[in-house]
Amino acid sequence: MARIKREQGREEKRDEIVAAARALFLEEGYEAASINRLATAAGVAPNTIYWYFKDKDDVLVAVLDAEFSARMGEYQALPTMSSPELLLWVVNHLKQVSRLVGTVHSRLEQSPAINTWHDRFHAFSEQLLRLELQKSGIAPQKIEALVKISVFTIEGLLAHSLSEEQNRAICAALVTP
Amino acid sequence: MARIKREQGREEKRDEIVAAARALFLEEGYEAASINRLATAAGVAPNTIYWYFKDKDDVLVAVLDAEFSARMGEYQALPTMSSPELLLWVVNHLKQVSRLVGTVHSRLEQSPAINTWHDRFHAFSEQLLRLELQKSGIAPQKIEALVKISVFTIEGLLAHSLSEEQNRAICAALVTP
DNA sequence: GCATTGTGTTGAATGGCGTTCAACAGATAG
DNA sequence: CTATCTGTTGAACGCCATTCAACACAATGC
Repeated sequence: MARIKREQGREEKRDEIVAAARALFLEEGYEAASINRLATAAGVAPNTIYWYFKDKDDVLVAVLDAEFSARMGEYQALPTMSSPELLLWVVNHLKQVSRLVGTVHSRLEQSPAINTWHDRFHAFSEQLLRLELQKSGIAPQKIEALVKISVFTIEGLLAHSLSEEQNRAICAALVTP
Repeated sequence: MARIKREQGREEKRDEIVAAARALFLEEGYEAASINRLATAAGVAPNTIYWYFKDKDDVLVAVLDAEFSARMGEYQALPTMSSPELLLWVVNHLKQVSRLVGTVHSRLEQSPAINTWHDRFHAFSEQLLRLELQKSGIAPQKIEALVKISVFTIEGLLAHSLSEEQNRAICAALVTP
């Protein structure tokens, strides 16, 4: 029927809110960014948010999805590099959104939606890492453990920010045992 | 002077609140455990909490301090074991309070008090780990990186709960490169 | 052209949160 | 006996996420 012929499509407006949310969540953090402030930033009334999203966590999931799509593009366009370099690239890029990473982990318990997003993201990232480690010629029986260790280390590097040197040394130590 | 001669000393009552808070924080998590519920559990009015503590984070710090003292006793009474066994012991023991661990990380940004507690705890744990790795005969120039990797891995194992087998394999892979 | 329906927006209210404040009790001290 | 210090409390404050009823208006069927 195509009834939607309004001056601004539903998706566009939703995306505007997501963009405002992304900026706010990164600037001040998820908890500090209230629905009130988010609504003001997006130029709507607070309850309008709930026309487009189920709740605040649903907004976060939308931000995460958008961010994920954007970053995956950059990742695929990457030149071939050694494993430590690649790890470091991932760390440095994720660092720009480390607040989102922390938020996801802190809301795992309370929000089923965030939880499933997190599970999916981990499965995906670990598969990428597994392939990378196989290319590096790591002993196959150690790969699974090393995948987990690498993921945890990346998360640790994001949560507790260290110097660039330390990051480099740690990434190098990871894949050259 | 010794003016304090009341039926219940200040410290004892404070400890009661800390005990109630510990139980509540572990059962339902820090965010879900409201001051109202905590007060009810401790048998006082909500605002009485603020006579003994600066704010809710201050209660958390008190719980962490108490927990730390208790667990350090057990740690020192431990028989000598191999490094992987020791790591696994630490992981399994911290798992019982993993909710507190998660809470600390999620409140690092918002609470300076939690932040300094966290820094102190990390410095302490890393020193313990450093000594352990030196005993294991790890190459000295790799120790610092390995200390960080180990800490991050322990945190990862606590946050994303895996099977006992996986935990064992990962701890083994950590200290036997 | 007109009433109906679905889509979007809003002001006002709800219940809960952490926290503060002023008032009050009772034990201690001079 | 009075004054002070230590605790305790009911009531309030401002903020939060979320809900509800009312309202606008474009798209549709007649």
